[in-house]
Amino acid sequence: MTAFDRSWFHRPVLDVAHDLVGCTLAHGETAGVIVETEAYHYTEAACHAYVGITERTRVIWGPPGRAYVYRSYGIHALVNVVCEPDGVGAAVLIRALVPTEGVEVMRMRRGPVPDAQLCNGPGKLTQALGIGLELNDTDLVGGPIELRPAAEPFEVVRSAPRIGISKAVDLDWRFTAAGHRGVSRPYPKTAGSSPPGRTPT
DNA sequence: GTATGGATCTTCT
DNA sequence: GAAGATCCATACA
Repeated sequence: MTAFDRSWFHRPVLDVAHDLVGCTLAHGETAGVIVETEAYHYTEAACHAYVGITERTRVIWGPPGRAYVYRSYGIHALVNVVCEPDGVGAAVLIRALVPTEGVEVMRMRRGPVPDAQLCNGPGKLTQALGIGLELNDTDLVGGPIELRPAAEPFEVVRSAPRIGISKAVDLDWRFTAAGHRGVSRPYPKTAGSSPPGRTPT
């Protein structure tokens, strides 16, 4: 068995986000080990599903074990793993991978960057793996995107506040592989200030 | 090495 | 009309 059973995704989003660290995400001839995830649930404001079911968020509310791919800031595709039962809005954002297969292909897609930077960001890993919006709402069980269980479970992962959001920032729903830096992005200098990348006018 | 601001466009109010 | 789960180039120490 090289893929998860669908029931694996039929669990609390925090459990899935935790267990997803160390697993392998594969698409085509490229693959990488997940080293950073973030959990999102419709009960908190940072989740897209928080607003309810719309044309955009429909997938999150759908059956578990599917991929929710959406466009962020107009230019990046981000991939999420839908989990929890059908009718519950919950998903896990894949934030960072360590390339393991098809590294040459990744380099071609990503350009001349250090290997450490091939997949160290949610928008970068989708580009490296060739995952686009056309893969939104595709199956992770027997679909084009494959998810493989961890060869050996990561013993320690730590939870920390999520990044790049402005709501529900106090929830420690980010999971990073122990001993790995994951996405090397500095936190906002002062807690409670505006998030990076946007300056209010 | 670290900090700041712009690019870009879809979705929702 | 405004906000957003980002990335990259540039400026400065």
